[in-house]
Amino acid sequence: MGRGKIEIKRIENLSNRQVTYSKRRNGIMKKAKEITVLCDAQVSLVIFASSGKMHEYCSPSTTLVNLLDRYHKLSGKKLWDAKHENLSNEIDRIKKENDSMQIELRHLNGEDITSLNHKELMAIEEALETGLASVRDKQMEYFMMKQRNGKILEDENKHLHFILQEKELSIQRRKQMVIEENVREMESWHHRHQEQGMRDYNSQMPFAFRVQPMQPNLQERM
Amino acid sequence: MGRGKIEIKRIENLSNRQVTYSKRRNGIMKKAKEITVLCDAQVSLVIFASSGKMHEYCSPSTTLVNLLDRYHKLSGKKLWDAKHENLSNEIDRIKKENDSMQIELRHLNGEDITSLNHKELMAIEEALETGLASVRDKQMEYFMMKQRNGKILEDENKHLHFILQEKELSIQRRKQMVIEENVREMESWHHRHQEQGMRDYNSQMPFAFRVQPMQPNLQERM
DNA sequence: AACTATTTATAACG
DNA sequence: TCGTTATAAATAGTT
Repeated sequence: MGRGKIEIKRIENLSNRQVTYSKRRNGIMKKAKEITVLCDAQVSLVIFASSGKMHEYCSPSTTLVNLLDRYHKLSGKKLWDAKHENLSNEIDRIKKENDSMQIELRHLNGEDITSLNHKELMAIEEALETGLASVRDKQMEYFMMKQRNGKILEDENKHLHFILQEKELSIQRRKQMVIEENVREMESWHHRHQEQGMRDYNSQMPFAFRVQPMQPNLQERM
Repeated sequence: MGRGKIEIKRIENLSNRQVTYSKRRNGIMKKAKEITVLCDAQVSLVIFASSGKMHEYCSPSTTLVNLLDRYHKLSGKKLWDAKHENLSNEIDRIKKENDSMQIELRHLNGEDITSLNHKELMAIEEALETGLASVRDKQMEYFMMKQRNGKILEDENKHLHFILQEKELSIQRRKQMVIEENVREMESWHHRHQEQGMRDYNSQMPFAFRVQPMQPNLQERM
């Protein structure tokens, strides 16, 4: 199309080549836009001139990344570099692992077991029993420990009670002794002064020997 | 270009649109190839039809990945990084899911339960018991089914035995009848010829009335 | 860049 | 989808 027909082969003249490049580039871009609009298509067009300059067209309503994603899925070709592939592979691997674990979990929960045969059921049952045994052992361990702790506390408690009681008793004994001594003193004092006819004994007695009121129910509080 | 001029807007008629798409797609492809050769350019062209079908052109001597790499460098736009990040995030997410499932599985197997408190142990125990109950229900179901099948076979077997026995009995009866008739015939024959003093009765009797050896232990074989 | 003779692409139709 | 054809569009060569 033009003044003369041309062979489709590299245009050797640089200037001509550049001109033709420019014209045809515009032509392709226009066509790309047109097919996008006319036919509801999505187009990605990237052109690099031999000079290194780049031009691109991408249908509105989408992005290059988007199109490349679709490309990737449809063609199955590896667009992405090694890193990307590694990531994808890892995702696949983990997903598989995930799925199998999910199935195992469901089986252990007694779900989805309709399709299992007798042998498989037996295996699951055994696993469950083992787990249950372990868990119960553990609980028993806790129980024992708790009980042992309780025993220790109880013993300590008893010991404390005992000590307390001992203390109280000794206090009582001391008080009793004081009282008894008091009484003896009082009696001897009374005996010595029985002819003098005094009324208020207590105020006349030495202070250390007065009778103090005792706590009446310490025993009960133990 | 064509029989009539068209407006550049979506072609509403589906068939027309598809035809135009096909033609124009070829046109663009051709143009892309031509500019590649004529102008020493490098072109990547990816077209998605509205149907979802994809077509692509990529200059020989390069690859889409290569071009996209150059695109990446020249435009500074991130084509992969976002993708990589997404993948990494997904990996993290799945890995977490994986880990928690793994822990759950180990717990259900009675492993790593030392760090669990009483309440957690109780929950696991309950889960195990539920699972065990389900599995045992299922096994019981199988067992019952098997037993039922066994019962059916047993009944059928009994029935067959009964029929067989009946058949054998009737055969026995028929044989007995034959023997008795034979005997009667023989007696009357003997009676009629008792004065003639013959030795070999059997060879002289009509064939149908000879005594046949019977199977001695048919009864045992049932 | 603009022009234009000519080639090429393609819309409409079978 | 394919072929034909009249016509629109693209563009090679020129100015």
